Amino acid sequence: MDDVPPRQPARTPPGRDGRGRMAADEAYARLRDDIVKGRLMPNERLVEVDLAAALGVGRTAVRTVLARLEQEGLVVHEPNRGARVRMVTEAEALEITQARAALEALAARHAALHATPAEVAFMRETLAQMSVSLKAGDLLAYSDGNARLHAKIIEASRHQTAARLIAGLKAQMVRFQYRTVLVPGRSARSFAEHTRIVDAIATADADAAEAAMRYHLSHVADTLREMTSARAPHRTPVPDLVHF
Amino acid sequence: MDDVPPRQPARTPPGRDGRGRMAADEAYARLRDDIVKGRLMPNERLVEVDLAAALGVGRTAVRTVLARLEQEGLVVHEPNRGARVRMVTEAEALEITQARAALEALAARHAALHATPAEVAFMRETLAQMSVSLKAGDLLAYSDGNARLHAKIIEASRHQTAARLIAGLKAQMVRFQYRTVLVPGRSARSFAEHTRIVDAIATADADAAEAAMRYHLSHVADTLREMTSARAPHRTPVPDLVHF
DNA sequence: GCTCAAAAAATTGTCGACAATATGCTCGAC
DNA sequence: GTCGAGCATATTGTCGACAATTTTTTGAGC
Repeated sequence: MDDVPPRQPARTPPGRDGRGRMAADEAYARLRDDIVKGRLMPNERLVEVDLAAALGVGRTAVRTVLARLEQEGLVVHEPNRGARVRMVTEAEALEITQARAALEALAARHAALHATPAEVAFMRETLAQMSVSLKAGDLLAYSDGNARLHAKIIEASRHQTAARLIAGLKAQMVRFQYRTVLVPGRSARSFAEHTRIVDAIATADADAAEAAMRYHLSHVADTLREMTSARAPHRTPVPDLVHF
Repeated sequence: MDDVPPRQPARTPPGRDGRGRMAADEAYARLRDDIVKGRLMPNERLVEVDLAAALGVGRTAVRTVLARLEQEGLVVHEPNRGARVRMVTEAEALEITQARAALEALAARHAALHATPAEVAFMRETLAQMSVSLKAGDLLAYSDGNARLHAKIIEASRHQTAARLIAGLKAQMVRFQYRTVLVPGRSARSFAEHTRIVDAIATADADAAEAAMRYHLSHVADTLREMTSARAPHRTPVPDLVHF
């Protein structure tokens, strides 16, 4: 349990990096990315001095970074016992998805109220691309379009608070991705649901947009719940795309 | 602008406080309370060395505390320019309320699914107390009961994620409290709405509970929106109770 | 008297060192 | 052989000092 690679030799020269950028911010971005992208495993211990060496900053900076990440919900920190990458249980993942759904429904409502014609056009275009990907059976591309569409809706909502909260929830979920795309017939229904959402936004029908998003996301949550409860105690073979 | 009281002489003896409690956590709780309870004004500068002296800890601890509070959305921090108490605009307050509403609706749904008989009994009791307060015209007591009821619903939901997010949003709002109670007839309708919510929870009707909470909170948000837009540029004379 | 540049002060960013605490290990008792 | 007490190690918590940056003040020139 102690065969850690002999500590990478400080990827940045101790002074500073590219430009006047602060060391702590750089370290924060790097460590956050390492967690979110899965390079650090859940429950893995985060020893301050090791991180300091690896990130090329002092221990104080690391400490600040860890405090931020803890508040963000990406690491847990027991007093005098150090920090670990937070382990998100399946039950928690479901909760996070539900909370995200509630906030995305809010975002859809506000998108209907505030979306510009250009934004609506972008949504329709993305929808068209998704349709192509779907017919071609390219589920990866479909999921990409899916993500772009949801991101655009959030942007169009002009709702900073919802956007901020959703982003935070998303970060905690990256490790937990289910292959709802693979549920038979799910993608086709998903596409229809997305079309309804965009239609509602295009016609500035706030109630319809919120309802359509809620309807869509309730299906996603249901699928997720079935998957987690139906699946036996053994772990998922290959975690894959979450398909909102 | 520099007539700060001459710096209180470290309320805690430098060593430690009551028991093995950590200095940083104590400092965090204290400073957070100072912000949330309004003892520190919005936009007020938070100079690290001053806080360190006032809280009886070193500057490093203060720095960690500020990082946490920034992530929590209670302070803003510009690089090399220090931290300030975050100023929440009226538009932001409305956004926060909307997000909170979306999450409380989710909580109500889950409360309907998970509330114990004891919790339902507590809700009914609280409702009865609110009725008494309402008839007596004691809006302060009514608002207290209101807060207790909402807290109980969130607790009964067993939804950690929603609870966490709502708590965070609430903290940012403490300074921004409107007197929706004073809107004529609002309280009576509010009471009816609350009754419907509890009824739905008691009968384990998740859809009804969520819908009732959504209906209730949409009225709150509407009232809030009217108040902020209708009011002239001059500030509210007396910020008062938010009335969910 | 006003403007702008340079020095001075204030404040933040960073680091290494020391103290406090938890963890792991050794070794004797049974 | 197992258990527990005491010691050694590893790691975190805290602090003060120095460097870097921003803000304020000073003062010379017009």
